[in-house]
Amino acid sequence: LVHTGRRATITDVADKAGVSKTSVSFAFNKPDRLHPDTASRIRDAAESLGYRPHPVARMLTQRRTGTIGVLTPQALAVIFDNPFFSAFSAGVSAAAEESGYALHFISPLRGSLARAVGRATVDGFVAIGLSAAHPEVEEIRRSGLPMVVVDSTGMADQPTIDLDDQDGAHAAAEHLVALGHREVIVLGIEAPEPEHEPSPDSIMSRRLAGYRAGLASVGVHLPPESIIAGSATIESGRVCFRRAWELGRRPTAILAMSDAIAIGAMRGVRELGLSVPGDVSVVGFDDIDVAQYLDPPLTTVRQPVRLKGEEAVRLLLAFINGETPPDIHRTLATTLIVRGSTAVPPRAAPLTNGRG
Amino acid sequence: LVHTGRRATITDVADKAGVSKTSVSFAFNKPDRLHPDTASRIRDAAESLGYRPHPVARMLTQRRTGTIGVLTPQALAVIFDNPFFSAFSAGVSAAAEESGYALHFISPLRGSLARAVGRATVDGFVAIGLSAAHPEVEEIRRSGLPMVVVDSTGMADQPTIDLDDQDGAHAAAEHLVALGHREVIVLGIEAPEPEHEPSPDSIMSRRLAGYRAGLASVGVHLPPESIIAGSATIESGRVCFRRAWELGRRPTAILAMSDAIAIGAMRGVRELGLSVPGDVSVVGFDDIDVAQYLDPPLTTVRQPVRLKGEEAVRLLLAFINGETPPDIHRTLATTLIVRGSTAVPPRAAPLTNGRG
DNA sequence: TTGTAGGCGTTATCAT
DNA sequence: ATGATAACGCCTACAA
Repeated sequence: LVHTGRRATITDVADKAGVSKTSVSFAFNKPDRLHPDTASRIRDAAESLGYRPHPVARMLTQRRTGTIGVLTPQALAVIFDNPFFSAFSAGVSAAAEESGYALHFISPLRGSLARAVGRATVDGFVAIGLSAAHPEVEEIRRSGLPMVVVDSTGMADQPTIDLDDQDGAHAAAEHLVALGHREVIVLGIEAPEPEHEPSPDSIMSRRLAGYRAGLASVGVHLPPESIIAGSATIESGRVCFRRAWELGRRPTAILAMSDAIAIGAMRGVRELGLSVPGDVSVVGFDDIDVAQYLDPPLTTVRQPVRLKGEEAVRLLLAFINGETPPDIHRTLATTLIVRGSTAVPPRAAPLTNGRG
Repeated sequence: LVHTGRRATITDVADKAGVSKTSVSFAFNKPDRLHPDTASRIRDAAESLGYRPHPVARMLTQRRTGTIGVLTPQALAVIFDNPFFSAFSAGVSAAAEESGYALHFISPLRGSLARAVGRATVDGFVAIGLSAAHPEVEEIRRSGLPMVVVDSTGMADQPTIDLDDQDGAHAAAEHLVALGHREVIVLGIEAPEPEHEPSPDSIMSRRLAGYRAGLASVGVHLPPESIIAGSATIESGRVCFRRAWELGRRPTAILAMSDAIAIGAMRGVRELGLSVPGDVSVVGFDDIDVAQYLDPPLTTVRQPVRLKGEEAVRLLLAFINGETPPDIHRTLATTLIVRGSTAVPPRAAPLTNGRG
């Protein structure tokens, strides 16, 4: 086993074994077409040279990379902090590994997502949270590679995996009004990239529509001051609840657009000396792993995050394999999971001002 | 903009613009060396053909991929469920993106990690949790690519990022004995791949040594029945605590080797009608995001997970860039974070049998 | 069963 | 300022 500093190539092996490059290639890819003795002689030569086929050269001739790209308009460092994304990635991984594909994560490169896409050696993309209004979508789609879009809208001609956001939000709001709540605030998720015009059909707006519909059934209206948007983090949830309080809101219930936000809100509620759900009920969204282990366990709208990832990859692989699946758009259902963080409002009446 | 079905190549652009391939290449890579008019004519031709340089072909000549590989001996679907890994990935991403590198996740391909490594088009690896005893380490290292190993041991000749596990565990145990605890159990992490011989210097054994040392200072011994190992998940923590209880252990405190395990253990404690920390104190390990938001907030040993990822990538990039950093082995420190899940034991005496 | 030769799409070298 | 030509390392008709 000699290291010359230079990586051994197929030619080196061919020379050492006294055969042609073709035979070396066969020895690795189609051993059946070689005389057993020849094959083993070649393997020996390869071993002694430490030869391994160069993956890039191989990709170039085979015109296939064996990896799928996960595309995100945000920095990876940010989204890996989001348990939602981790669960999604787990689903993507499961389906990808099942089919022998590796994963390549793609985020903006020096400010440009399209540039990163151009550099990526993948057979197709799964894009998460890529808005149709993103300035680079057109350029990205021009890559010509198949792409499945998750949690996005306004891309009718593109394969998509979506969630019935409105339905889930509606169920959450209905649950609260059924318990008797009338003073409700919404802690929402603002678009990650404020410079882009928010899509009129964003996740935020779909969930908001669901909340509104659920509350409207008992005549409850949602004024702008009752809707506070921040990022989908725990800290943001805490801060947003505090902001609502400072704005004079005295809700008996909180509709949070993510579990992380809900956790932060619960924290914020306690910091004011109030209790969950005694004084304030909280409903989350997502049903992340820890939701059921919180104290009290979180009532939340479960979405099949992991399944989202799996379905996206399955759909993508169909395209990569040249198939044309009948259902290009798939919408996954939500489930309201009622746990301990919601209860009837205190004395069936809202907190009055002057208590904080 | 015409789509012929076949992807446009540099030759197509050269023909259309009436120049050589070289000039087209220059137009994209070294525009300065071209007459402005020529450059813009080439760009127009490229645009109209929808041409984009093929990343694989480019990699082949440049002998550089611009991506770093994250290597894990477990299935990605499993580790993405682990918040610890997410935090680590966030650190890796941050450092990688900072330097314009993309991320490629590599897990065993059809049972073989070495096979997956062989297919990966990366400039180097960050391996997480790769034991020196792994049957394929030798083969992996033979790839010739630089590799930084995180959370592993027995790889003296390999660059490593490690944690002072023993010290952190020691601090946790000392904290408990200082509070007066004498009946303590350990909920550990068993090797992910039971078929491989567990390293005598694994994370598990290092932390165990730390726990033992801390308890020994007051003469407390840790019998085998007081050490229950499972996977690093919430559910496993719950189950392992129950198992200890069924084995007759009546601890006043739990040393958990991960926060996930600690969360599960807290759940298990409550299921028996006991309270945390009133009846049983719990100490975790990691200090994941939600730890501080639990009720009670979790006392835990914080490790700089994110920093681990960042440091690993920085070290790796140094090697990729041909440098030879002086410090090949870096050990990061832990911090004991005392929160509400630990308190003095009930009546300063252990629970007696017969109460469960 | 094995070898020859061309192609994959780009960049690098060296001319002009 | 531009071009011709040779790598880069492998795969694969097609030929022998």
